Amino acid sequence: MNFNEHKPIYLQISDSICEKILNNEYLEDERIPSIRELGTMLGVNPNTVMRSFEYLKSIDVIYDKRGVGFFISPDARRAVKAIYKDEFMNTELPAIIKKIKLLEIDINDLSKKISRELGMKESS
Amino acid sequence: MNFNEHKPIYLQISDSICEKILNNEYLEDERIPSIRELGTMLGVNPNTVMRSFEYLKSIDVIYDKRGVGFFISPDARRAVKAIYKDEFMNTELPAIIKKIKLLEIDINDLSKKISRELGMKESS
Amino acid sequence: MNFNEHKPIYLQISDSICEKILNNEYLEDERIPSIRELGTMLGVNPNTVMRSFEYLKSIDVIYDKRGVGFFISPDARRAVKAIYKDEFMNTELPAIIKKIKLLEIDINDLSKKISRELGMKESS
Amino acid sequence: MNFNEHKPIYLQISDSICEKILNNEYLEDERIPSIRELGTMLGVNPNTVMRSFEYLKSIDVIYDKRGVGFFISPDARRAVKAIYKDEFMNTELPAIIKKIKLLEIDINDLSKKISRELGMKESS
DNA sequence: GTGGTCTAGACCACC
DNA sequence: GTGGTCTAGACCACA
Repeated sequence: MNFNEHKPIYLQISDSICEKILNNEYLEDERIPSIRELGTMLGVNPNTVMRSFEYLKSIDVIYDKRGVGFFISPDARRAVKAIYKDEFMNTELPAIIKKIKLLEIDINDLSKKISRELGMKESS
Repeated sequence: MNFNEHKPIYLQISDSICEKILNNEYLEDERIPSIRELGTMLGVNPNTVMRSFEYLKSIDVIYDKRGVGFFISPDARRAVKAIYKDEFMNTELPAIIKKIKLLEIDINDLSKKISRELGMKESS
Repeated sequence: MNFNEHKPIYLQISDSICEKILNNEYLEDERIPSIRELGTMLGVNPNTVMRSFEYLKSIDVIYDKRGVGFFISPDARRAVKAIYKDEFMNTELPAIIKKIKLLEIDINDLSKKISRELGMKESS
Repeated sequence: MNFNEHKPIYLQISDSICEKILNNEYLEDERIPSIRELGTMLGVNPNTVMRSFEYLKSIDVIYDKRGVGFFISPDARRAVKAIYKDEFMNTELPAIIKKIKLLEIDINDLSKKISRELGMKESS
Protein backbone atom coordinates (compact mmCIF):
# COMPACT_ATOMS: atom_id res chain seq x y z
CA MET A 1 0.00 0.00 0.00
CA ASN A 2 1.28 3.42 -0.93
CA PHE A 3 0.65 6.00 1.69
CA ASN A 4 0.03 9.60 0.86
CA GLU A 5 2.52 11.86 2.54
CA HIS A 6 0.34 14.46 4.15
CA LYS A 7 -2.55 12.43 5.47
CA PRO A 8 -2.18 10.33 8.62
CA ILE A 9 -1.58 6.69 7.84
CA TYR A 10 -4.26 5.53 10.25
CA LEU A 11 -6.89 7.50 8.34
CA GLN A 12 -5.66 6.15 5.04
CA ILE A 13 -6.05 2.66 6.40
CA SER A 14 -9.58 3.50 7.52
CA ASP A 15 -10.35 4.89 4.11
CA SER A 16 -9.07 1.82 2.36
CA ILE A 17 -11.26 -0.39 4.51
CA CYS A 18 -14.28 1.78 3.81
CA GLU A 19 -13.57 1.58 0.12
CA LYS A 20 -13.36 -2.19 0.34
CA ILE A 21 -16.75 -2.15 1.99
CA LEU A 22 -18.19 0.07 -0.73
CA ASN A 23 -16.73 -2.21 -3.38
CA ASN A 24 -18.20 -5.28 -1.67
CA GLU A 25 -14.75 -6.68 -1.12
CA TYR A 26 -15.61 -6.85 2.56
CA LEU A 27 -19.10 -8.08 3.30
CA GLU A 28 -21.13 -7.44 6.42
CA ASP A 29 -20.24 -9.60 9.41
CA GLU A 30 -17.08 -10.67 7.63
CA ARG A 31 -13.97 -10.79 9.77
CA ILE A 32 -11.19 -8.43 8.77
CA PRO A 33 -7.50 -9.18 9.33
CA SER A 34 -6.28 -8.85 12.89
CA ILE A 35 -4.37 -5.79 13.99
CA ARG A 36 -1.08 -7.60 13.89
CA GLU A 37 -1.75 -9.24 10.54
CA LEU A 38 -2.71 -6.00 8.88
CA GLY A 39 0.26 -4.31 10.50
CA THR A 40 2.72 -6.67 8.93
CA MET A 41 0.80 -6.72 5.64
CA LEU A 42 1.02 -2.95 5.37
CA GLY A 43 4.46 -2.59 6.91
CA VAL A 44 3.03 -0.50 9.67
CA ASN A 45 3.14 -0.59 13.44
CA PRO A 46 0.23 -2.45 15.05
CA ASN A 47 -0.57 0.62 17.10
CA THR A 48 -1.25 2.52 13.92
CA VAL A 49 -3.63 -0.14 12.70
CA MET A 50 -5.34 -0.16 16.06
CA ARG A 51 -5.94 3.54 15.84
CA SER A 52 -7.60 2.96 12.53
CA PHE A 53 -9.83 0.29 13.97
CA GLU A 54 -10.66 2.45 16.98
CA TYR A 55 -11.84 5.14 14.62
CA LEU A 56 -13.89 2.78 12.50
CA LYS A 57 -15.41 1.29 15.62
CA SER A 58 -16.33 4.73 16.90
CA ILE A 59 -18.34 5.38 13.76
CA ASP A 60 -19.92 1.90 13.90
CA VAL A 61 -18.36 0.61 10.72
CA ILE A 62 -16.73 -2.33 12.45
CA TYR A 63 -17.34 -4.10 15.72
CA ASP A 64 -15.23 -6.48 17.71
CA LYS A 65 -15.76 -9.82 19.31
CA ARG A 66 -13.44 -9.97 22.23
CA GLY A 67 -10.59 -12.38 21.78
CA VAL A 68 -11.68 -13.12 18.23
CA GLY A 69 -11.17 -10.06 16.06
CA PHE A 70 -12.89 -7.25 14.23
CA PHE A 71 -15.88 -7.64 11.94
CA ILE A 72 -17.71 -5.47 9.44
CA SER A 73 -20.86 -4.12 11.03
CA PRO A 74 -24.20 -5.11 9.62
CA ASP A 75 -25.40 -2.11 7.69
CA ALA A 76 -21.83 -0.83 7.35
CA ARG A 77 -22.07 -0.36 3.60
CA ARG A 78 -25.13 1.80 3.83
CA ALA A 79 -23.60 3.81 6.68
CA VAL A 80 -20.28 4.37 4.93
CA LYS A 81 -22.02 5.37 1.76
CA ALA A 82 -24.15 7.85 3.68
CA ILE A 83 -21.14 9.36 5.42
CA TYR A 84 -19.16 9.64 2.21
CA LYS A 85 -22.06 10.99 0.21
CA ASP A 86 -22.89 13.51 2.87
CA GLU A 87 -19.35 14.77 2.94
CA PHE A 88 -19.19 14.87 -0.82
CA MET A 89 -22.40 16.80 -1.19
CA ASN A 90 -21.95 19.21 1.68
CA THR A 91 -18.24 19.84 1.72
CA GLU A 92 -16.50 18.77 -1.43
CA LEU A 93 -19.12 19.73 -3.96
CA PRO A 94 -19.40 23.35 -2.80
CA ALA A 95 -15.62 23.58 -2.92
CA ILE A 96 -15.61 22.14 -6.42
CA ILE A 97 -18.25 24.57 -7.56
CA LYS A 98 -16.33 27.45 -6.08
CA LYS A 99 -13.22 26.38 -7.94
CA ILE A 100 -15.06 25.92 -11.19
CA LYS A 101 -16.33 29.46 -10.92
CA LEU A 102 -13.02 30.84 -9.80
CA LEU A 103 -11.07 29.10 -12.54
CA GLU A 104 -13.72 29.74 -15.18
CA ILE A 105 -13.81 26.09 -16.13
CA ASP A 106 -16.44 25.05 -18.66
CA ILE A 107 -18.82 22.68 -16.95
CA ASN A 108 -19.69 20.90 -20.19
CA ASP A 109 -16.07 20.14 -20.99
CA LEU A 110 -15.60 18.93 -17.45
CA SER A 111 -18.66 16.75 -17.53
CA LYS A 112 -17.59 15.15 -20.80
CA LYS A 113 -14.12 14.52 -19.46
CA ILE A 114 -15.51 12.84 -16.37
CA SER A 115 -17.93 10.70 -18.37
CA ARG A 116 -15.09 9.57 -20.58
CA GLU A 117 -13.02 8.62 -17.54
CA LEU A 118 -15.88 6.72 -15.99
CA GLY A 119 -16.42 4.85 -19.23
CA MET A 120 -12.75 3.94 -19.47
CA LYS A 121 -12.47 2.76 -15.92
CA GLU A 122 -15.62 0.71 -16.09
CA SER A 123 -14.49 -1.09 -19.22
CA SER A 124 -11.03 -1.79 -17.85
CA MET B 1 -13.12 33.49 9.24
CA ASN B 2 -13.92 29.87 9.88
CA PHE B 3 -10.91 27.67 9.63
CA ASN B 4 -11.08 24.15 8.43
CA GLU B 5 -10.02 21.61 11.02
CA HIS B 6 -7.44 19.67 9.10
CA LYS B 7 -5.72 22.22 6.92
CA PRO B 8 -2.99 24.51 8.30
CA ILE B 9 -4.33 27.94 9.08
CA TYR B 10 -1.55 29.66 7.21
CA LEU B 11 -2.49 27.83 4.03
CA GLN B 12 -6.12 28.72 4.47
CA ILE B 13 -5.13 32.35 4.76
CA SER B 14 -3.06 32.03 1.61
CA ASP B 15 -6.00 30.47 -0.15
CA SER B 16 -8.32 33.27 0.81
CA ILE B 17 -5.88 35.81 -0.58
CA CYS B 18 -5.50 33.86 -3.79
CA GLU B 19 -9.25 33.69 -4.13
CA LYS B 20 -9.49 37.42 -3.74
CA ILE B 21 -6.94 37.78 -6.51
CA LEU B 22 -8.89 35.45 -8.79
CA ASN B 23 -12.06 37.39 -8.02
CA ASN B 24 -10.33 40.64 -8.81
CA GLU B 25 -10.92 41.85 -5.30
CA TYR B 26 -7.19 42.35 -5.05
CA LEU B 27 -5.64 43.88 -8.17
CA GLU B 28 -2.06 43.69 -9.23
CA ASP B 29 0.31 46.02 -7.39
CA GLU B 30 -2.39 46.67 -4.82
CA ARG B 31 -1.27 46.74 -1.21
CA ILE B 32 -2.75 44.04 1.04
CA PRO B 33 -3.37 44.48 4.78
CA SER B 34 -0.34 44.33 7.04
CA ILE B 35 0.54 41.24 9.01
CA ARG B 36 -0.72 42.77 12.24
CA GLU B 37 -3.95 44.06 10.74
CA LEU B 38 -4.75 40.72 9.19
CA GLY B 39 -3.77 38.94 12.40
CA THR B 40 -6.26 40.86 14.50
CA MET B 41 -8.90 40.73 11.76
CA LEU B 42 -8.70 36.95 11.65
CA GLY B 43 -8.06 36.39 15.34
CA VAL B 44 -4.81 34.69 14.54
CA ASN B 45 -1.23 34.93 15.73
CA PRO B 46 0.79 37.35 13.55
CA ASN B 47 3.40 34.62 13.11
CA THR B 48 0.78 32.59 11.33
CA VAL B 49 -0.02 35.45 8.96
CA MET B 50 3.66 36.01 8.39
CA ARG B 51 4.06 32.40 7.40
CA SER B 52 1.24 32.82 4.95
CA PHE B 53 2.88 35.82 3.37
CA GLU B 54 6.23 34.06 3.22
CA TYR B 55 4.59 31.24 1.35
CA LEU B 56 2.84 33.56 -1.10
CA LYS B 57 6.07 35.41 -1.62
CA SER B 58 7.91 32.17 -2.30
CA ILE B 59 5.52 31.39 -5.14
CA ASP B 60 5.72 34.96 -6.44
CA VAL B 61 2.12 35.88 -5.75
CA ILE B 62 3.01 38.81 -3.53
CA TYR B 63 6.14 40.91 -3.06
CA ASP B 64 7.14 43.24 -0.28
CA LYS B 65 8.49 46.74 -0.13
CA ARG B 66 10.43 46.93 3.08
CA GLY B 67 8.91 49.33 5.54
CA VAL B 68 5.84 49.74 3.38
CA GLY B 69 3.98 46.46 3.18
CA PHE B 70 3.07 43.59 0.92
CA PHE B 71 1.72 43.95 -2.61
CA ILE B 72 0.12 41.73 -5.19
CA SER B 73 2.64 40.76 -7.83
CA PRO B 74 2.13 41.81 -11.41
CA ASP B 75 0.94 38.73 -13.24
CA ALA B 76 -0.24 37.22 -9.97
CA ARG B 77 -3.69 36.44 -11.28
CA ARG B 78 -2.40 34.46 -14.22
CA ALA B 79 0.08 32.61 -12.02
CA VAL B 80 -2.45 31.70 -9.35
CA LYS B 81 -4.89 30.54 -11.94
CA ALA B 82 -2.27 28.28 -13.48
CA ILE B 83 -1.32 26.77 -10.13
CA TYR B 84 -4.92 26.19 -9.11
CA LYS B 85 -5.95 24.78 -12.46
CA ASP B 86 -3.03 22.43 -12.48
CA GLU B 87 -3.85 21.14 -9.05
CA PHE B 88 -7.52 20.84 -9.86
CA MET B 89 -6.92 18.84 -12.99
CA ASN B 90 -4.17 16.57 -11.75
CA THR B 91 -5.08 15.99 -8.13
CA GLU B 92 -8.62 16.93 -7.30
CA LEU B 93 -10.34 15.76 -10.44
CA PRO B 94 -9.05 12.18 -10.22
CA ALA B 95 -10.19 12.07 -6.60
CA ILE B 96 -13.60 13.37 -7.58
CA ILE B 97 -13.92 10.79 -10.31
CA LYS B 98 -12.98 8.04 -7.92
CA LYS B 99 -15.64 9.16 -5.47
CA ILE B 100 -18.29 9.44 -8.14
CA LYS B 101 -17.63 5.85 -9.09
CA LEU B 102 -17.48 4.64 -5.51
CA LEU B 103 -20.67 6.38 -4.52
CA GLU B 104 -22.46 5.52 -7.73
CA ILE B 105 -23.39 9.12 -8.32
CA ASP B 106 -25.09 9.93 -11.60
CA ILE B 107 -22.83 12.24 -13.56
CA ASN B 108 -25.75 13.84 -15.41
CA ASP B 109 -27.55 14.74 -12.22
CA LEU B 110 -24.35 16.12 -10.82
CA SER B 111 -23.64 18.16 -13.88
CA LYS B 112 -27.12 19.66 -13.85
CA LYS B 113 -26.86 20.46 -10.19
CA ILE B 114 -23.55 22.24 -10.71
CA SER B 115 -24.86 24.20 -13.67
CA ARG B 116 -27.82 25.34 -11.64
CA GLU B 117 -25.55 26.45 -8.80
CA LEU B 118 -23.31 28.35 -11.18
CA GLY B 119 -26.31 30.09 -12.66
CA MET B 120 -27.59 31.04 -9.24
CA LYS B 121 -24.31 32.32 -7.98
CA GLU B 122 -23.55 34.34 -11.04
CA SER B 123 -26.88 36.09 -10.87
CA SER B 124 -26.45 36.90 -7.20
CA MET C 1 -27.51 -12.69 27.22
CA ASN C 2 -26.33 -9.16 26.63
CA PHE C 3 -22.81 -8.63 27.77
CA ASN C 4 -21.57 -5.37 29.10
CA GLU C 5 -18.79 -3.83 27.05
CA HIS C 6 -16.20 -3.22 29.70
CA LYS C 7 -16.55 -6.11 32.09
CA PRO C 8 -14.99 -9.49 31.36
CA ILE C 9 -17.54 -11.93 30.06
CA TYR C 10 -16.50 -14.64 32.46
CA LEU C 11 -17.27 -12.35 35.40
CA GLN C 12 -20.63 -11.46 33.96
CA ILE C 13 -21.44 -15.14 33.71
CA SER C 14 -20.37 -15.60 37.31
CA ASP C 15 -22.56 -12.71 38.33
CA SER C 16 -25.58 -14.14 36.62
CA ILE C 17 -25.09 -17.43 38.44
CA CYS C 18 -24.69 -15.66 41.77
CA GLU C 19 -27.85 -13.73 41.13
CA LYS C 20 -29.72 -16.92 40.43
CA ILE C 21 -28.47 -18.23 43.75
CA LEU C 22 -29.60 -15.11 45.57
CA ASN C 23 -32.98 -15.37 43.87
CA ASN C 24 -33.27 -19.00 44.90
CA GLU C 25 -33.43 -20.02 41.28
CA TYR C 26 -30.45 -22.25 42.00
CA LEU C 27 -30.69 -24.08 45.29
CA GLU C 28 -27.85 -25.52 47.29
CA ASP C 29 -26.49 -28.82 45.98
CA GLU C 30 -28.43 -28.31 42.76
CA ARG C 31 -26.57 -29.13 39.58
CA ILE C 32 -25.95 -26.26 37.19
CA PRO C 33 -25.69 -26.61 33.41
CA SER C 34 -22.49 -28.08 32.03
CA ILE C 35 -19.76 -25.91 30.56
CA ARG C 36 -20.72 -26.88 27.03
CA GLU C 37 -24.43 -26.39 27.55
CA LEU C 38 -23.94 -22.97 29.04
CA GLY C 39 -21.43 -22.09 26.32
CA THR C 40 -23.88 -22.77 23.53
CA MET C 41 -26.76 -21.23 25.48
CA LEU C 42 -24.83 -17.98 25.85
CA GLY C 43 -23.06 -18.04 22.51
CA VAL C 44 -19.72 -18.05 24.24
CA ASN C 45 -16.54 -20.05 24.04
CA PRO C 46 -16.55 -22.97 26.51
CA ASN C 47 -13.18 -21.76 27.78
CA THR C 48 -14.87 -18.63 28.96
CA VAL C 49 -17.52 -20.57 30.83
CA MET C 50 -14.83 -22.75 32.30
CA ARG C 51 -13.05 -19.70 33.59
CA SER C 52 -16.24 -18.55 35.19
CA PHE C 53 -16.71 -21.87 36.94
CA GLU C 54 -13.10 -21.88 38.08
CA TYR C 55 -13.63 -18.50 39.62
CA LEU C 56 -16.84 -19.54 41.37
CA LYS C 57 -15.14 -22.64 42.62
CA SER C 58 -12.23 -20.61 43.97
CA ILE C 59 -14.61 -18.60 46.12
CA ASP C 60 -16.48 -21.75 47.20
CA VAL C 61 -19.75 -20.90 45.53
CA ILE C 62 -19.82 -24.06 43.45
CA TYR C 63 -18.07 -27.38 43.68
CA ASP C 64 -17.60 -30.12 41.14
CA LYS C 65 -18.09 -33.84 41.12
CA ARG C 66 -15.71 -35.15 38.53
CA GLY C 67 -17.47 -36.74 35.62
CA VAL C 68 -20.83 -35.48 36.84
CA GLY C 69 -20.88 -31.69 36.78
CA PHE C 70 -20.86 -28.58 38.88
CA PHE C 71 -23.11 -28.02 41.87
CA ILE C 72 -24.07 -25.14 44.10
CA SER C 73 -22.17 -25.28 47.37
CA PRO C 74 -24.02 -25.70 50.60
CA ASP C 75 -24.03 -22.31 52.26
CA ALA C 76 -23.47 -20.64 48.87
CA ARG C 77 -26.35 -18.24 49.28
CA ARG C 78 -25.07 -16.90 52.57
CA ALA C 79 -21.53 -16.60 51.22
CA VAL C 80 -22.55 -14.80 48.04
CA LYS C 81 -24.73 -12.45 49.97
CA ALA C 82 -21.86 -11.57 52.30
CA ILE C 83 -19.47 -10.94 49.40
CA TYR C 84 -21.97 -8.81 47.51
CA LYS C 85 -23.05 -6.86 50.55
CA ASP C 86 -19.48 -6.16 51.50
CA GLU C 87 -18.68 -4.88 48.04
CA PHE C 88 -21.83 -2.84 47.88
CA MET C 89 -21.21 -1.15 51.17
CA ASN C 90 -17.48 -0.53 50.85
CA THR C 91 -17.03 0.13 47.16
CA GLU C 92 -20.24 0.92 45.36
CA LEU C 93 -21.95 2.96 48.00
CA PRO C 94 -19.12 5.50 48.37
CA ALA C 95 -19.08 5.88 44.59
CA ILE C 96 -22.83 6.39 44.53
CA ILE C 97 -22.60 9.02 47.24
CA LYS C 98 -19.87 10.82 45.36
CA LYS C 99 -22.00 10.92 42.24
CA ILE C 100 -25.06 12.11 44.07
CA LYS C 101 -23.07 15.02 45.39
CA LEU C 102 -21.41 15.75 42.08
CA LEU C 103 -24.66 15.65 40.16
CA GLU C 104 -26.59 17.48 42.84
CA ILE C 105 -29.25 14.79 42.94
CA ASP C 106 -31.92 15.12 45.59
CA ILE C 107 -31.64 12.16 47.91
CA ASN C 108 -35.33 12.28 48.81
CA ASP C 109 -36.42 12.12 45.21
CA LEU C 110 -34.01 9.29 44.64
CA SER C 111 -35.18 7.39 47.66
CA LYS C 112 -38.80 7.71 46.60
CA LYS C 113 -37.99 6.61 43.10
CA ILE C 114 -36.18 3.53 44.36
CA SER C 115 -39.00 2.63 46.76
CA ARG C 116 -41.47 2.90 43.95
CA GLU C 117 -39.38 0.64 41.74
CA LEU C 118 -38.99 -1.91 44.49
CA GLY C 119 -42.72 -1.94 45.03
CA MET C 120 -43.41 -2.40 41.35
CA LYS C 121 -40.92 -5.17 40.90
CA GLU C 122 -42.04 -7.08 43.93
CA SER C 123 -45.62 -7.05 42.79
CA SER C 124 -44.74 -8.26 39.31
CA MET D 1 -3.05 11.12 41.68
CA ASN D 2 -3.83 7.57 42.69
CA PHE D 3 -4.92 5.45 39.82
CA ASN D 4 -7.34 2.62 40.23
CA GLU D 5 -5.86 -0.64 39.13
CA HIS D 6 -8.52 -2.01 36.84
CA LYS D 7 -9.65 1.05 34.94
CA PRO D 8 -7.53 2.49 32.13
CA ILE D 9 -5.50 5.46 33.28
CA TYR D 10 -6.59 7.57 30.35
CA LEU D 11 -10.23 7.21 31.36
CA GLN D 12 -9.42 8.05 34.94
CA ILE D 13 -7.74 11.21 33.76
CA SER D 14 -10.81 12.06 31.70
CA ASP D 15 -13.01 11.44 34.71
CA SER D 16 -10.93 13.66 36.92
CA ILE D 17 -11.17 16.49 34.42
CA CYS D 18 -14.93 16.05 34.14
CA GLU D 19 -15.19 16.15 37.90
CA LYS D 20 -13.18 19.35 38.01
CA ILE D 21 -15.61 20.80 35.52
CA LEU D 22 -18.60 19.71 37.60
CA ASN D 23 -16.97 21.20 40.69
CA ASN D 24 -16.31 24.46 38.88
CA GLU D 25 -12.59 24.04 39.33
CA TYR D 26 -12.28 24.35 35.57
CA LEU D 27 -14.43 27.02 34.03
CA GLU D 28 -15.63 27.20 30.47
CA ASP D 29 -13.07 28.46 27.97
CA GLU D 30 -10.38 28.03 30.56
CA ARG D 31 -7.16 26.53 29.34
CA ILE D 32 -6.21 23.20 30.88
CA PRO D 33 -2.61 22.08 31.36
CA SER D 34 -0.80 20.97 28.24
CA ILE D 35 -0.35 17.31 27.46
CA ARG D 36 3.27 17.37 28.53
CA GLU D 37 2.59 19.35 31.70
CA LEU D 38 -0.19 17.06 32.82
CA GLY D 39 1.93 14.07 31.92
CA THR D 40 4.72 15.09 34.25
CA MET D 41 2.26 16.27 36.91
CA LEU D 42 0.59 12.87 36.98
CA GLY D 43 3.72 10.83 36.37
CA VAL D 44 2.26 9.46 33.20
CA ASN D 45 3.38 9.24 29.60
CA PRO D 46 2.22 12.13 27.41
CA ASN D 47 0.63 9.68 25.02
CA THR D 48 -1.66 8.53 27.78
CA VAL D 49 -2.73 12.09 28.51
CA MET D 50 -3.29 12.70 24.83
CA ARG D 51 -5.58 9.74 24.66
CA SER D 52 -7.57 11.26 27.44
CA PHE D 53 -7.82 14.56 25.64
CA GLU D 54 -8.77 12.86 22.40
CA TYR D 55 -11.64 11.21 24.17
CA LEU D 56 -12.80 14.40 25.83
CA LYS D 57 -12.57 16.21 22.54
CA SER D 58 -14.61 13.54 20.82
CA ILE D 59 -17.44 14.13 23.28
CA ASP D 60 -17.10 17.93 22.97
CA VAL D 61 -15.99 18.54 26.51
CA ILE D 62 -12.78 20.23 25.47
CA TYR D 63 -11.62 21.87 22.28
CA ASP D 64 -8.18 22.81 21.08
CA LYS D 65 -6.63 25.89 19.64
CA ARG D 66 -3.86 24.70 17.43
CA GLY D 67 -0.43 25.48 18.77
CA VAL D 68 -1.93 26.91 21.95
CA GLY D 69 -3.50 24.14 23.95
CA PHE D 70 -6.77 22.62 25.08
CA PHE D 71 -9.67 24.52 26.55
CA ILE D 72 -12.89 23.65 28.33
CA SER D 73 -15.78 23.85 25.87
CA PRO D 74 -18.47 26.39 26.43
CA ASP D 75 -21.43 24.46 27.78
CA ALA D 76 -19.12 21.66 28.94
CA ARG D 77 -20.50 21.63 32.45
CA ARG D 78 -24.05 21.17 31.29
CA ALA D 79 -22.97 18.49 28.80
CA VAL D 80 -20.91 16.54 31.32
CA LYS D 81 -23.67 16.70 33.85
CA ALA D 82 -26.13 15.40 31.29
CA ILE D 83 -23.85 12.53 30.31
CA TYR D 84 -23.17 11.57 33.89
CA LYS D 85 -26.77 11.91 34.96
CA ASP D 86 -27.97 9.91 32.02
CA GLU D 87 -25.58 7.10 32.81
CA PHE D 88 -26.46 7.22 36.48
CA MET D 89 -30.17 7.07 35.85
CA ASN D 90 -30.19 4.52 33.06
CA THR D 91 -27.35 2.22 33.96
CA GLU D 92 -26.21 2.59 37.52
CA LEU D 93 -29.52 3.17 39.20
CA PRO D 94 -31.17 0.02 37.78
CA ALA D 95 -28.12 -1.94 38.90
CA ILE D 96 -28.35 -0.43 42.36
CA ILE D 97 -32.02 -1.22 42.60
CA LYS D 98 -31.38 -4.76 41.50
CA LYS D 99 -28.74 -5.18 44.19
CA ILE D 100 -30.93 -3.67 46.87
CA LYS D 101 -33.60 -6.20 46.06
CA LEU D 102 -31.17 -9.06 45.77
CA LEU D 103 -29.42 -8.23 49.03
CA GLU D 104 -32.63 -7.35 50.82
CA ILE D 105 -31.25 -4.04 51.94
CA ASP D 106 -33.63 -1.71 53.75
CA ILE D 107 -34.09 1.36 51.61
CA ASN D 108 -34.82 3.56 54.61
CA ASP D 109 -31.62 2.63 56.39
CA LEU D 110 -29.73 3.21 53.18
CA SER D 111 -31.31 6.56 52.57
CA LYS D 112 -30.49 7.69 56.10
CA LYS D 113 -26.91 6.54 55.77
CA ILE D 114 -26.48 8.44 52.53
CA SER D 115 -28.04 11.60 53.94
CA ARG D 116 -25.68 11.43 56.87
CA GLU D 117 -22.69 11.04 54.54
CA LEU D 118 -23.79 13.95 52.42
CA GLY D 119 -24.18 16.08 55.52
CA MET D 120 -20.74 15.12 56.77
CA LYS D 121 -19.01 15.75 53.50
CA GLU D 122 -20.67 19.05 52.92
CA SER D 123 -19.65 20.33 56.32
CA SER D 124 -16.07 19.15 55.96
C1' DG E 1 -4.48 -16.40 19.43
C1' DT E 2 -7.02 -11.71 20.12
C1' DG E 3 -7.35 -6.76 21.43
C1' DG E 4 -6.04 -3.04 25.03
C1' DT E 5 -2.99 -0.19 27.63
C1' DC E 6 1.15 1.97 28.54
C1' DT E 7 5.94 3.58 28.08
C1' DA E 8 9.86 5.69 25.85
C1' DG E 9 11.32 8.23 22.53
C1' DA E 10 11.50 10.23 18.00
C1' DC E 11 10.07 13.49 14.49
C1' DC E 12 6.99 16.74 12.47
C1' DA E 13 4.03 20.64 11.42
C1' DC E 14 2.18 24.39 13.28
C1' DC E 15 1.34 28.66 16.17
C1' DG F 1 5.98 26.35 22.94
C1' DT F 2 1.79 23.39 21.30
C1' DG F 3 -0.50 19.08 19.61
C1' DG F 4 -0.21 14.96 16.23
C1' DT F 5 1.69 10.84 14.33
C1' DC F 6 4.41 6.96 14.39
C1' DT F 7 7.59 3.30 15.96
C1' DA F 8 9.30 -0.26 19.00
C1' DG F 9 8.50 -2.95 22.42
C1' DA F 10 6.52 -4.54 26.69
C1' DC F 11 2.88 -6.46 29.48
C1' DC F 12 -1.78 -7.79 30.43
C1' DA F 13 -6.42 -9.71 30.41
C1' DC F 14 -9.30 -12.22 27.83
C1' DA F 15 -11.46 -15.89 24.61
